[in-house]
Amino acid sequence: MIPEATVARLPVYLRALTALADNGIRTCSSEDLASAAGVNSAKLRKDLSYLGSYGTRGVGYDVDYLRYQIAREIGVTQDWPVVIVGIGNLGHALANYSGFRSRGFRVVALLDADPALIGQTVAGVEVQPFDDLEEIVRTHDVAIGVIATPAFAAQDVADRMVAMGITSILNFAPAVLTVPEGVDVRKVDLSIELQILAYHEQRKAGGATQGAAAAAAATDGGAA
Amino acid sequence: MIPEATVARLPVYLRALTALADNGIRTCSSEDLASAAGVNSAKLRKDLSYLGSYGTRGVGYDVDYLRYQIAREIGVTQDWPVVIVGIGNLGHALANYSGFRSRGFRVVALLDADPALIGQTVAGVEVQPFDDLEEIVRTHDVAIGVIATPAFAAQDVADRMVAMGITSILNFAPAVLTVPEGVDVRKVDLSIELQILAYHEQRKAGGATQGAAAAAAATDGGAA
DNA sequence: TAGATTGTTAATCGATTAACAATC
DNA sequence: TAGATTGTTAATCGATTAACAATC
Repeated sequence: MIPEATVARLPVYLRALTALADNGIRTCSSEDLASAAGVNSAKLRKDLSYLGSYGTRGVGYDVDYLRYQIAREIGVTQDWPVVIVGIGNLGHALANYSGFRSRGFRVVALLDADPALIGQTVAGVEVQPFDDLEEIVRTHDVAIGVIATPAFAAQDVADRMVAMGITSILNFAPAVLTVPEGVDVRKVDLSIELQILAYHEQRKAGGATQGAAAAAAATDGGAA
Repeated sequence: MIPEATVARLPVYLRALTALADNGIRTCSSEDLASAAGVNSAKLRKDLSYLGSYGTRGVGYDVDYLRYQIAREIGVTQDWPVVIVGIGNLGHALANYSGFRSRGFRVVALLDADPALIGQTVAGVEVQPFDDLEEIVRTHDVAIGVIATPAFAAQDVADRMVAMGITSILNFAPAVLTVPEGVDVRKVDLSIELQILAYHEQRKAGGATQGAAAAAAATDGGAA
């Protein structure tokens, strides 16, 4: 079993290797790759050691070979059909995101509950009614669903996805989803990321001479 | 010092408390709040213990009081001016995202390098040239920047942001950013999240009777 | 007082890192 | 052989969890 923290870094290594390959680099050391991926080389070697021994001592790694091995380990040598539910601003952006297609994901359908959106074409795909979910999942053997609806609709959508056989969900709605054992949910929450930054920013502000935090803290703090 | 893992969960607790308050709930136990936030109650109590003792033994937590304490700890009782650079599909979605405003963040400017976009209005804000960054950061005391550009432009944008005094960056571009000590970067990478799901999906596929992974694995695997 | 629930302790688990033997 | 670099070991660090004493 590969540790979860390692799994989360494999796509980063994959991207870094692709960037190296695009620059015509055929071989790299763990130091090179680590720096391209923004981690330290001990961690990189430890991570790669879970996959096998794909390097050569004294030499380094063959970029293409390692890239293939990591892609195979992640599972992106095959194509993954994906369905996106909720075609608001974010759904639009996701449908148009070229990084999906280029990394082994294929958006096979865009669904929305709003009749006004049905029939519109987004990123070359026609928006369909949410009720088509079952047929689409069956037809395309969809295993991964993306939720980009408002928070209030997210649990319903997740329930329906699970009922149709989807076992991996990427959730952009700001809601905690309850799903049965065996279904994976990953959550991307834009405002949570900003709040984490705000927390650290607030703590920096003490010594800063600029930035809103310093100004606001001075106003709030009293003792300033 | 509050552990980083705890900091990352505080916004989740904050959201759960807001949901409870919206439902008219005034008091909750650690068990109630933990389940609303999707964590176990031991972890929740441990997390809250880093902030202070805001509960009452035998009774639980006052929802509004705890909510305020967490908001104060995170720093979202004050307003954070934010600038978004890169007004493509994702930048549009971010500019329109109501979750920012409602959680203490105010988008004070939208910037793009593309002259064709300048002057357009997105979410009620006019898109300005990227070169206006300095003036905007100075005028609004911006401490947090959001990068939603293509990967190739991200490092340049980050460098300029740092030079202007921005010390927290939320990066949506699929690129590793190098920044000086003291600058925080958080990264949201849509395709990495999908790849992590694909990894786990691939491993489930063995026993599954449906899903693309099962089909593809059977085709690939040989031994099937 | 009895029941409920917090805040904290201590044990466990998982992740990171430096150092280095193995080996190209 | 000498230099370089991997893959692995072991120590350290941080996060999670169960259990329970404190106390409302």
